[in-house]
Amino acid sequence: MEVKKPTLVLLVDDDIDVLGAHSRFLRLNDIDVIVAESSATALQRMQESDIDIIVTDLRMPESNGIEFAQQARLSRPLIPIIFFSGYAQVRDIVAAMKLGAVEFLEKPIDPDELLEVIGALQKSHYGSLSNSRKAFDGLADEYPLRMRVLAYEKYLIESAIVQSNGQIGLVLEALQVNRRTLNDKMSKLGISRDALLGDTNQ
Amino acid sequence: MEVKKPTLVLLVDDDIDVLGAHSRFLRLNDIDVIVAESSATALQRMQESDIDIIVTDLRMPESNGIEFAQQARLSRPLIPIIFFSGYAQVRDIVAAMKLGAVEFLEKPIDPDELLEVIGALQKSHYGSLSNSRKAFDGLADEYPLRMRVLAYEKYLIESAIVQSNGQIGLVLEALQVNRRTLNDKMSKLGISRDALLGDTNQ
DNA sequence: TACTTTTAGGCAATAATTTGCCTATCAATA
DNA sequence: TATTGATAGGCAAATTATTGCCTAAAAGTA
Repeated sequence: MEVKKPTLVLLVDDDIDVLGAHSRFLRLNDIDVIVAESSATALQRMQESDIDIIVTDLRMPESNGIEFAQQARLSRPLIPIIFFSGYAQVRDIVAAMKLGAVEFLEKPIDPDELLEVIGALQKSHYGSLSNSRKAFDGLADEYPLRMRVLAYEKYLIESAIVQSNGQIGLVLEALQVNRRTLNDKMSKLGISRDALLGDTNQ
Repeated sequence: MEVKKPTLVLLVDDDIDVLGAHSRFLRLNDIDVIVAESSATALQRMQESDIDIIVTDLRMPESNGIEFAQQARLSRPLIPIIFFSGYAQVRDIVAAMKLGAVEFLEKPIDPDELLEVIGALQKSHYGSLSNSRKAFDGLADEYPLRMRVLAYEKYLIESAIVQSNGQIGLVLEALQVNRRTLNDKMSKLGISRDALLGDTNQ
């Protein structure tokens, strides 16, 4: 298929060993990693680089993962965040999930599990979708409601198409939408199945 | 403001004692309660009555609370669900929250805490905006496109109302939408201006 | 090649949404 | 009390969306 920009993960933990081990593992699996040993550093890294996914420890010395996530969300409202922690309290997990965490992993992290979660995110939210995602994610407040809703709908449809690897039958099932309706929406929203799948003949 | 229909809670647990104690307590606090001792019964009750909030145990003999919630969501995609459980596994809590649970309480339930959560939900239909946000952001992949788009639209409108501090004129300007259209959408999506602003005269 | 599967557009009936116009309520105030 | 401003609902016309039925092109397969 097409050449994709690799996923860039921001890994945050105060434990250098954890950072080292997991970042090595992720890089071996073709995932770019930027590490940060504190939430302050992490926020700075977010300014410098276009992070796709945040993976952060819940418990850190200075500010905890929840506070960091809240800060991070200010600049990137919908960025996927994966939390991990050992001995987490129920209220911590609930707080993390309420913040819209994508996943909450128990420490010690199973590298394969982490990879799997990231892989699922790549498929569903990112990859070739980054443009579309930005289209609705970043669509500023001043845009009309209708436009913003349509941008989101476009993003959802594009996500489903990429996830289904272009098989429209699966998309119809996933979105539970009439085939005729989907075709009309795609045409109206300017969604091209071929372009999404990186068709080189486009 | 206007007279509201009292909140109707569906309380689900296989333990009759729990049902009795908590339903009594809630009723003492002016909250209508329908109880169900199994998920099958609960689903039936949902057909019979217009439930506002579901409060369910995570662990039950036949089907567990997650499965029940999934079933319930089929007919009421955005209904607020509060889970409770003792000795919950991290993965259970995460699964519950991913389903869009409003809250996850530990057993034994502190009645005041439950009351507080329900009170917060009464104030704003889906709880705080963050919950509404969850309703669209976290609305799992398996939900129909239509529902997910509506959830997002609801979130946008609620955000705009809160941002404008309830002044509909400002909302109309911000969303660039026809006044009549906004009113219709609010009514259809179950958005209450008063509730969003925490109107205490309800 | 012939057959099947997948995808997609044309068209029309039906359903839903949008919107302007009118009215009504409520609160604040002259 | 009368008036004004903000909010909402009823209604109906105009517009748009949905969907089933039909056809057809393209890709894959026997």
